[in-house]
Amino acid sequence: MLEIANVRFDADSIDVARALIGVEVLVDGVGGRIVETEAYDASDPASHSYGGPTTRNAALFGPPGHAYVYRSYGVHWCLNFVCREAGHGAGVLIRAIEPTHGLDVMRERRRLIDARRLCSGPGRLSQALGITGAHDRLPLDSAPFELRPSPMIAEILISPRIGISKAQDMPWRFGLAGSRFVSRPFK
DNA sequence: TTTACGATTAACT
DNA sequence: GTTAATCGTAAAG
Repeated sequence: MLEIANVRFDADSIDVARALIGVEVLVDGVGGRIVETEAYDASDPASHSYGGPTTRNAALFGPPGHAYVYRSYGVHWCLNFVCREAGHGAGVLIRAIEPTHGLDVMRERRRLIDARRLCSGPGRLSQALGITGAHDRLPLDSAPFELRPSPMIAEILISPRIGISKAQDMPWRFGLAGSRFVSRPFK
């Protein structure tokens, strides 16, 4: 059994995406509580892993409980957690966190004061935590990563995913109810 | 080698 | 609320 911070990473990406809401993620001690995720799977046309392994998405086909970091729009780094079993190609995109640790470091990296917009979006979050391609394929249960169990029973909201052109109707986006730190409001 | 395309963001009105 | 800029990938030539 592969379990980190009370989350089983050998489960389906949808289950992992739900379970991650409320979990605290830190990178070199900087980070916060996960408030928004999206599930992706190899059978999903919107997923990077759809169509099999390539150089870019290799991490998605590696062991679960590891990071998959990719460049989006050629500009932004985005952080995913690999799940299910090695070789499957399932993952969870971390879309937003509520900053709790290292606010000053994040503000300096982002050149931004407003905590609400500091990590509300996959690209913003990665910039605030200092995530780069160097974090691709790193295990989530050892430095610089640290995952801490959710301190509460999270109330979960569900909606279709954002910013994709395929499989748009699949309700595979999950968020923490009432959080002001999500990238876009839930209906 | 060339080209089309985004799992977005920032800067607008 | 809207729109334009952005450039690493991967697939095609």
